[in-house]
Amino acid sequence: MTDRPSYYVTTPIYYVNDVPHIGHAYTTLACDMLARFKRLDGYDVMFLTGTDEHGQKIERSAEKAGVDPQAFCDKVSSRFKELASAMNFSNDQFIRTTEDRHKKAVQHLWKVLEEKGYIYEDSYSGWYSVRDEAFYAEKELTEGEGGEKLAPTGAPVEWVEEPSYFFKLSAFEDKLLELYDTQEDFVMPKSRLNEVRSFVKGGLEDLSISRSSFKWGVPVPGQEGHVMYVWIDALANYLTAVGYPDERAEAYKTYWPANVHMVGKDILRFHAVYWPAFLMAADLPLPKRVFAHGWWTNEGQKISKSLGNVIDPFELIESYGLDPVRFFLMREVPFGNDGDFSRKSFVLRCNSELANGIGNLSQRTLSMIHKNCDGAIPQPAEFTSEDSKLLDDIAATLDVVRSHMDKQAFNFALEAIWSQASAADSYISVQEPWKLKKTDPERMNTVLYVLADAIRQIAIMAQAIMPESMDKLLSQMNVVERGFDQIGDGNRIASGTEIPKPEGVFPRFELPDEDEA
RNA sequence: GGCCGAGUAGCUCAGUCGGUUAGAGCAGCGGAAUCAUAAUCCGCGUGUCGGGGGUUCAAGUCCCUCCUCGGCUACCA
Repeated sequence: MTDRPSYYVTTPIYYVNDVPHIGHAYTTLACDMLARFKRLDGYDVMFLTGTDEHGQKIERSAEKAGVDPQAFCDKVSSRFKELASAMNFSNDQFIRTTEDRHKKAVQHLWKVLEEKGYIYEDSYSGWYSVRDEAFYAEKELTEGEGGEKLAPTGAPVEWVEEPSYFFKLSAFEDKLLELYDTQEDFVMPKSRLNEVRSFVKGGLEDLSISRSSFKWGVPVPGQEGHVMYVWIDALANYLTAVGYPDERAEAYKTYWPANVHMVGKDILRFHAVYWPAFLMAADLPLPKRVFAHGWWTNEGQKISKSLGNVIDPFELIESYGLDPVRFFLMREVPFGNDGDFSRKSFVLRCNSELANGIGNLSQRTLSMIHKNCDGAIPQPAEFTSEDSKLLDDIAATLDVVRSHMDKQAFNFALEAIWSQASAADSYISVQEPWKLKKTDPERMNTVLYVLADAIRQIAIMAQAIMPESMDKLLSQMNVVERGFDQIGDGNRIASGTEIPKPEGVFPRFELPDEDEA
């Protein structure tokens, strides 16, 4: 336990029936940026991601692949770990629902819910599609050619009935509505809160939470033949990772309740309705926020496996390098909205803000220092009001960035940082250090010193989104202390530190041919 | 069908409690500069604020209506 404030951020656990794609990378990246930012800001951070490995689909996929389900999960799960490594994610843990600790946690949670009277046995029936592994309502069904019932997806359905345990979700309608009313930022963006609220207002049915038709899941305690069905299993991972059911565990006491559960908009309901209901039922504290982000389209087209236009994050990193990809994903779109990934906007964005922006700013500055100041950070004279204004504005930006980050407004956070890089470029034009070289070398030294410190602070703030590149840049300037406590006038860059001949941090990309798009 | 939201410059969007000539970034055009990855800086935006009607001294900003687009409308994650 430390006296630092704690911060717990989670991604959903990813279902191993799918290989990692841009959507997974995007969700986790958002969390990574947040986690890194909070660490730099002095927080004791817990950042969790992982994989969801149970269910009939997995059982079947494994069977098809001719391996046992665990081996199947091991393989796909490792692919997600590779993504985390390729994307330079700083997750503190990678949880898997097939781990023993998780099974124990979930079974304990189940027992608690049962003891408190929120679980009962009944039977579950409905039109079921094996192919989709989903139930459908009568009205959703269509008639096939032979008069057989078909799911909206076109898959055949059959009427099935099986014993199942239910969770009394219906008992939480009022409490949930109260939660949404009293804690308005429990679900963000706001428009999503409205959807969730109206969903709950429409009435809640109890939730089927076990299955006896397949085996690949966490066994229901004391009930031979039943395994837990999705949500209790999947959602409880957030508790498992911090030591639940040991509520006296150090990690639990430090991190629970979570600050942010980051989710795609497709699984918002489960996080914003079921999850708080489970926790209320178990008398556990509720997370502070569930944030639902949007989807990417590819060159304006909806992404789908059948269209074959899935964006492979590994491939993107291969073509453009990691940090430009990270930057683009967080910078391009107001977080929460859907966004379009196009090569053209990617190249334009990266060229204008990375290569021509912060990249060029640091290159021109460091190169002037290298050439004109004996290769070392110069000694400044007294600052003019323009010098102070530039540096003070940059320092003041940290608070602006903080407030955006606390609202998961990542694009605005980045915009705020980048506006300072642009201010530094304007400052150079006004000061014209290349002229001062002959007319007033002392003043030139001061200007270059101010610029070096401006870049130092900007780079420190930009570490959360581009850790590798900013590390390179800060290393070029021999800046060792890189936390946000270094922002401001108490910790200026040290004069006299030698700097090597600067190397560009961000390459410029070629625009794709117009006809291709 | 029901509920919710959006429609503002070529593109992406800001516009808080209605109040002076409706803003930003990108793209485009013009100029300056030459330290730098031909990067940078400065200047330039009359756009029926989706259409129509209404309230008001005053509406992008409130009300009504219509059009278009999107989201949600439960047990695949």
